[in-house]
Amino acid sequence: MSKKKPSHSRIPDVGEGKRGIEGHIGYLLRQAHGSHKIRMEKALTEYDITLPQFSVLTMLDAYPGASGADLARLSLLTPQTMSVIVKNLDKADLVTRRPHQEHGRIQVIDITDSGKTLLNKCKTAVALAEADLLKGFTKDEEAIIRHWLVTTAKNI
Amino acid sequence: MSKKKPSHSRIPDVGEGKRGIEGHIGYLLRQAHGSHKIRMEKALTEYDITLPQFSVLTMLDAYPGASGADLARLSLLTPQTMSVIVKNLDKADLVTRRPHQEHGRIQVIDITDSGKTLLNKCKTAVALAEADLLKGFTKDEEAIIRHWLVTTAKNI
DNA sequence: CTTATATCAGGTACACTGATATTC
DNA sequence: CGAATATCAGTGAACCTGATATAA
Repeated sequence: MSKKKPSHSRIPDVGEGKRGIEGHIGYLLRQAHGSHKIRMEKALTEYDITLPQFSVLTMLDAYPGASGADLARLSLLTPQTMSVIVKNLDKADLVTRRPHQEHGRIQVIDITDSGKTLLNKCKTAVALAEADLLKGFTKDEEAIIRHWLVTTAKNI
Repeated sequence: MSKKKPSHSRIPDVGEGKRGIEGHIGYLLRQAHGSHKIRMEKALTEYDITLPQFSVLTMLDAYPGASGADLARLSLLTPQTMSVIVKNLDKADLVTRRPHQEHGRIQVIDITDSGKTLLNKCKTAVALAEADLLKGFTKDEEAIIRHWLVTTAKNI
């Protein structure tokens, strides 16, 4: 997946320019995410699971019994979109839904055993790509990067 | 668009946990991108343009006459997907396509005048969101963040 | 009445794989 | 021939807005 650039193309690589679109921090964020997204999808192909689905399974593993609205907020998606994702996960028997005890309208969502099994396999497959993200950076630099990411994520 | 969390939710905010999914740098990258994506889309709503379309227009402004394959590589998308995006831009009279001089198969894509006009409006609308990304960070920190983003983007 | 939740309905841009045609 | 480009065809998950229903 190196997507080598042919000889007749004059388009510079990411980070080569400082005044064009490469200088835009938003563009760099978009590129970095796109690149990581591709690596993640490659790692997940054999497990027949999409990145949003993997993300939701990971969230449900960390926060069992979350509601659809919770997951939508976590994922920065609308409740309708999350409803579709959860429905697809439910269809694949990776999660279960049951009504909340006190709050009758809330659906309590949990990851199933087969969901957990699949999630662990996926986590292993994805671990390498995750580790690569911080390779070659010091702890101090990592702290700055993490701080920036969290700040950017919160700034809605 | 603050998406306030209701009282009965026990889900922590981004960056509050260090051992759960919040500790994953890949998760933080995803959240940061998702958050920025939402801000960009809000800024672009009144101009009837999607983020991929805005991205392609920006690229064509920086690299006039790029081919669909060029744009696909730049955007980390397949040529087929880029073909659809360019087709939609063409339909809206924001870009033009003409065959390449020597390479008969290549389509030379250019941004139109109305495309440039729209792009400039969008850039103004988006500038605020872009500026917010680095607010509160020093030049040294910005350099580290940029270096990390470029490294992550290139690592395919 | 207001807020939160969930879901149906409808729509579309996006993104993929696979196949085909053309050109260098 | 292979490599690069473009596009048609088909599919589908994801994403949206709007409307509806239920419940705290």
